[in-house]
Amino acid sequence: MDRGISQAVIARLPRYLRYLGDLKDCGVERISSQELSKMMNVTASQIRQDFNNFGGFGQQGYGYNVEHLYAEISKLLGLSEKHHLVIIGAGNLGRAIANYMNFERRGFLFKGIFDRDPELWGKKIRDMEVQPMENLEAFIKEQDIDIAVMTIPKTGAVEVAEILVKNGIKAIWNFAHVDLEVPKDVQVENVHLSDSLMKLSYKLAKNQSEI
Amino acid sequence: MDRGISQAVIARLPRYLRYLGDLKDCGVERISSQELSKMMNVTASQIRQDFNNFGGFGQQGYGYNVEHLYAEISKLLGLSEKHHLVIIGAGNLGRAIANYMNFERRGFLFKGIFDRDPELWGKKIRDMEVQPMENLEAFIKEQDIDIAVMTIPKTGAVEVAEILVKNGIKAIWNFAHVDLEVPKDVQVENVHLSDSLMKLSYKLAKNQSEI
DNA sequence: AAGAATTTGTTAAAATATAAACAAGTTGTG
DNA sequence: CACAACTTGTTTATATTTTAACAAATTCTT
Repeated sequence: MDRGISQAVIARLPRYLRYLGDLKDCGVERISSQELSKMMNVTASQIRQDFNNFGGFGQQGYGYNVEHLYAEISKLLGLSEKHHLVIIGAGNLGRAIANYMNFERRGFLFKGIFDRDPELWGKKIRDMEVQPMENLEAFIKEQDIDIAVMTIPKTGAVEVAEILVKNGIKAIWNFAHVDLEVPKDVQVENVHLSDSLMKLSYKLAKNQSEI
Repeated sequence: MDRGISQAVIARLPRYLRYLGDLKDCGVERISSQELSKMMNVTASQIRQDFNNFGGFGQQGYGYNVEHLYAEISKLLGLSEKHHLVIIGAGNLGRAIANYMNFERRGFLFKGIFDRDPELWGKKIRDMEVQPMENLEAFIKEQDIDIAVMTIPKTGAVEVAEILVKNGIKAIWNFAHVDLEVPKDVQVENVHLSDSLMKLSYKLAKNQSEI
């Protein structure tokens, strides 16, 4: 297992991609680490170090070709592949994500949505009927599902994760407020919204106590 | 400005709080850094260092009193204060957050929701009518709003942030996919969902290329 | 009650991440 | 074409974060 590239670097890639995309849209052809550094408010050194983890994308005296760099980072992030994803949990958050079309542009294709609540079965979300959990296992295999999005309460999340793992899911985008334990070849990315809000609350409280 | 406590430490606090809450619910009275370490899969040393940033919460030979530690971390995170929040953007995500009652339990009170789209004005979300953006400025002042949640597209986000800042908002929970520039006494916590999904995608791609 | 077993707070060491410095190559200019 | 201005990749230095180590204090056990 390549422990080579740190989490911190990976976490910065999407932001680079966003800025490069904007530059591309503005018709900018080339950019130096220094210019990018000013735009993004990070050091030019860090930018060069980060990019160099993945290969020499730039050229001395010239800088980086925006289009090329954008394409390379896209590829690194797995965005040149199509991904098939299912959403587990058809509550507000599940529906919000299902309806968030921007992911589709990046190759994340919404293939199905599931819920344990019979009231929701058959209801349409983006032309897709909410299915009972019983269908999940078969569906994953038939539809060649890549990524599972868990938008369910913490209760039951561990159990659902087990089902996902058992059926060969290799990536879980987890919005449930628990830490999932999965084999190490299964990737989990947590989005703990309440943690995020608490961080904000901390900064707010601290800031106010300093006045 | 106390730059004393690092972002990394703060980011870990909500997770500590969650585990301590679970322990409390199970009736556990005391816990040692070593036990917690095993539960949480972090080093005991880190736990002690983290807690000690804020004062001596523990006692040698005894460990930490769960209830007391829980209360202290709650206080640190600003959860002993009530917060009044408005949501800007009544799309799927805005509605999802408005409906997520768990925040209320923590003292984050949902006071109003706004949208620029006239179609949505007057529609009810959790017994609250969606208001036009024009009402925002007055509302913030009248209702003593603490925190603004921005669940709008990147277009217009910068402009809205300016309005918020101008009216004295000191904390923005930002789901718009742009970097906001605000005075440094205004706290911003970004939730860039697509960045998070890309990180997952990266790990997935990397993992598969290693097989 | 005495000694063994815990366990914290804290200091020291190791590991990691960030920033600066610079040689080597590229581009632009007169 | 030669020389100045850039700019990368990489090495070296600095800063930060994490882990280990341990003295001092507390609890448990016999």
